[in-house]
Amino acid sequence: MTLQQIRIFLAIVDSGFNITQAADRVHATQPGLSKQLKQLEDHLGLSLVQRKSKSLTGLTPAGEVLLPHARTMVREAGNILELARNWRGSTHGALRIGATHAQARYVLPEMVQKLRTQMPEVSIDLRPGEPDEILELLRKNDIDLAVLSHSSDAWPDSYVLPAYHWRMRGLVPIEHPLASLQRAVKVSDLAQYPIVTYNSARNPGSSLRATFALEGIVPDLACTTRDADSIKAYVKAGLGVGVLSEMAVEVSDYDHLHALDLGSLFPRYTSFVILRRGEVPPKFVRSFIALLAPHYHAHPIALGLDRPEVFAVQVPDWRPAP
Amino acid sequence: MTLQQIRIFLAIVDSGFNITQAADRVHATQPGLSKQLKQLEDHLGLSLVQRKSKSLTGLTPAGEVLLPHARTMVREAGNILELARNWRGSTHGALRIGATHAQARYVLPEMVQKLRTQMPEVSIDLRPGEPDEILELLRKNDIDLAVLSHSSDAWPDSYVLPAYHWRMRGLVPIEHPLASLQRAVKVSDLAQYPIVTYNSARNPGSSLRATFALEGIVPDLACTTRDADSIKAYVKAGLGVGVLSEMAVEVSDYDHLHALDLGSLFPRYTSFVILRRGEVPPKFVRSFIALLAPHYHAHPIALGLDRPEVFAVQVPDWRPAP
DNA sequence: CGCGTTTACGTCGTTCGTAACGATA
DNA sequence: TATCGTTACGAACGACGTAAACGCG
Repeated sequence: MTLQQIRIFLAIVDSGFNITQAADRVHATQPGLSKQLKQLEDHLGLSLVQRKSKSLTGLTPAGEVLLPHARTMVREAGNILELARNWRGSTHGALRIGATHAQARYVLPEMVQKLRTQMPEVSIDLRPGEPDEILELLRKNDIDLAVLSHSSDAWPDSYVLPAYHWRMRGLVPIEHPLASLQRAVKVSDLAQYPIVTYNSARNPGSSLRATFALEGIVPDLACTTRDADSIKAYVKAGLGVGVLSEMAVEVSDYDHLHALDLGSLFPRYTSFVILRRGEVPPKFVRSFIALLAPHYHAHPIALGLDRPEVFAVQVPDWRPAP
Repeated sequence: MTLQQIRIFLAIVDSGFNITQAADRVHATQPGLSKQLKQLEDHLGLSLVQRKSKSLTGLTPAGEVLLPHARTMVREAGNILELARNWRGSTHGALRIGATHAQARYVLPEMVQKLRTQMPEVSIDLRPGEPDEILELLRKNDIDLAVLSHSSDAWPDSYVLPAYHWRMRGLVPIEHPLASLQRAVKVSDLAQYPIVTYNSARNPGSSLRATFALEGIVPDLACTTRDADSIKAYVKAGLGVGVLSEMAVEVSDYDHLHALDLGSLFPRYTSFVILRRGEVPPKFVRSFIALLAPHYHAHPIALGLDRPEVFAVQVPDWRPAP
């Protein structure tokens, strides 16, 4: 039994049992893979894949049983290589980040900039998307880490690190009555105006609806959109009061807009970094996490990841870049 | 990087950095290993072992870091082979059991007999010993499973399955006054006589001392010994009241001895089966466990062992063979 | 026929064994 | 000088690529 044979087995499984396709995935020829698979099978004394005359249709029950062990085996092989790379201090490669729009647009630029300063050889591949798309990319090993604004439902083998807490803020034109309010904003104040916020607020379980419901009010959603840039534009156009994440509020916005503290009205949210569990991340991934969530600096994200518990660290609040 | 290279690396580590010795462990020649280790090292781009001119002294820090990953890698390789063997239903091999004397002498004979009936090709290698010796054998992969009468301090990577609960019993000659006692035995009854029991009772924290201490009594240990056979002999010789595990009481003893129920006086003990965590045991090991602790019949001892929790099963009380 | 797998065959690389050398106590 | 690791060299095996055959839709 060879490590290579196991790799080939997994490549075939992951290519949907198409040996030809699996062949270029491992940069080899199709007959080679065919033969190696066969050799593995008779070494083990059983067939791993179902064969319908001359095409592979799926795993045999035995293959199903062996698959996870094969996976951790090649995963560890990868970890060994990765750790060796890290040890030598190599900082080459491409950092592939999956992130929601809010993260990619408002949070990550600062970190990306800093990382590039630290490690100029690292190229950064940023992939915005919806949380479930991003998690799927992460699962398929198409990205190195995910940055999401909510915990979402990460699958069992993900590795979830809380990065920072954040709050919702209100946004109104500077001449708006709420801008000159001398006391803390209340729900009843907001309810006077149409609301401009994220699409997710239409969701019956959204925290915005919940907050309003506490006062027995149904919010007047003037307009909802996917990204904070649009929200700002509509607020500027006078459509109503914007409700968006504090990360999205930039200094340049204060030229035309006034930000309201809604911290006491809405719950505290948390942004997360998500990794594949059990996989040693490349050095630049660890460096990136150190920038985004420095409170893990002393924690063993680096090595092993064997212990899945979320570390008992103090997660900081969001802090805008200076 | 080859699976074989990793195996060789581990063999060298496990032979105390003696390549010559490692060579026969993997049934190969010494120069071969030397070369493979070197190849692995320059493939990884770092040295794994400390070299003092021309002898190996220990691991480098990098080697230290990689070692656990190397271990799980070859462990999974072994698991794959083992699962394949199981799948083919192979029941060959030697079942190596480490057990305390009480287990080996009174409990296991029945199970061994049944296993041999089921799987005549399996040869059984029974190794009696002290709990810590046995656990060490288990750790070093010199036995397949351990059967102990107490939980003891299994090391972190052991896999502990409670097998059955048991009680202490008293043993007296048939003509002894306690034999004709018409009520339940009390500590004060026992205290009337010298006690014959296990060496462990001399231990200040022993449950026998604790039980007596509740009544403010210090037991008169007439004689302590390592195995129950000796206890019986001394009881027959009239040295005192025997206190021993119920498994040690056999029907043939009733010719000359009378057994006392001490269930309410002493705590409930538990016997355990201990395995190496993360390792798929051979089929005959699983069959053996099924005989010794049938309550695990539906539980996935067989596969993976990835989830280390002790299953929430009802552990039965000890039941003598019919 | 196109698609995909298997079989056949040749070559190159790699592993592993034997033998000799080197270094250390 | 005994012990252990490294180097040198050769043989054999095995992996992998090319080419061709085979089955199925």
